[in-house]
Amino acid sequence: MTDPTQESPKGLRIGDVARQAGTTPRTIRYYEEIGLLPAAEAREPGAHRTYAASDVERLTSLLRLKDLLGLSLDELKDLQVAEAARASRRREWRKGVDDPARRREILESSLAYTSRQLELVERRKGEINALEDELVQQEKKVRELLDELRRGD
Amino acid sequence: MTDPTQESPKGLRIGDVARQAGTTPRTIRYYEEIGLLPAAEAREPGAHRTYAASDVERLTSLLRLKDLLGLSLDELKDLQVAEAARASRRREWRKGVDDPARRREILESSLAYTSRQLELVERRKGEINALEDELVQQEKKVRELLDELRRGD
DNA sequence: TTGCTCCTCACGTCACGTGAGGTGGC
DNA sequence: TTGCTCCTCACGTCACGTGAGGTGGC
Repeated sequence: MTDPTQESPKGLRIGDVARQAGTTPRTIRYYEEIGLLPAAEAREPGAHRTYAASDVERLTSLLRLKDLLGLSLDELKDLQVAEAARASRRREWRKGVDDPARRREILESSLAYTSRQLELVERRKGEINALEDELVQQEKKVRELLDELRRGD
Repeated sequence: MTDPTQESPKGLRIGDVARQAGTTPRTIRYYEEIGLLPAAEAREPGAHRTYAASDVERLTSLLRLKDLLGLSLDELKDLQVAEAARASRRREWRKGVDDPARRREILESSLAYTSRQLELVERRKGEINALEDELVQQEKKVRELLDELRRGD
């Protein structure tokens, strides 16, 4: 009856978040344990964890940076992906913060995080392209040898 | 006096190979242990391992596929990187194998391995580009907000 | 001969996987 | 009420890191 893809008033369950982010509940608990994801506020011991859609975005972003850039969880912490990834913060901030100096400060730190991530992405792109070039060269050489064979050497 | 970058008649030492491939001796020993790298032929127990330049190439290739494509060591085994990576084999083969059918067989399997690797590389490129797009979008949005602030909202 | 690198256990670590046994919400 | 998912230990695993104690080649 209830649609599990829809965010209920109680929020998403850990299994839903894991599925949407393409991982497992265990990973989410582990990230919470080491402080990479925030622990649900004021959860009674043994009670279920509840999440919002923004948590899915955050987790997805973390996993992509980890897998595609090969970062360790410690490096992800250093990157403070939080600021750049969490749209919810930005939305909340749009209404709440009135001091222009403070607004600017938040925006510029967000920009710094994003730039740092883009740097890493560009480096990776370069590495991947180098690998691709090498493989294409290999393929070309082998094709030439095959052509020689066909022409009877 | 002796140049360690030059391959002596005795071959390279494990530390040289590790340095050139950007890894550690422990990793090389571990790869040998699980059968990802061939054990040096007929080594007396306790004796030093010796390597050729082609082993450096092979290891470098393995590490790149692992790091850039995020493959596990089991997946690397499945890929049978050996065939595609080891130029030594191909060189050896150039002189030795006379049967055209056999030559062709070797070449085509080599081609298949390379193609499989290229497939994985293309997929990764797509993922990286998607990540890049997203980050660029984020950056653009934040810049626009900053511009608004500067113009006094 | 003196160092440096090598060797083989073997235990530690990171990032989870995988049950074991039990409680809680549709 | 019945399942399914959740909870917390806690041990296992993968891919090495890191000494411990000892031997071997420039």
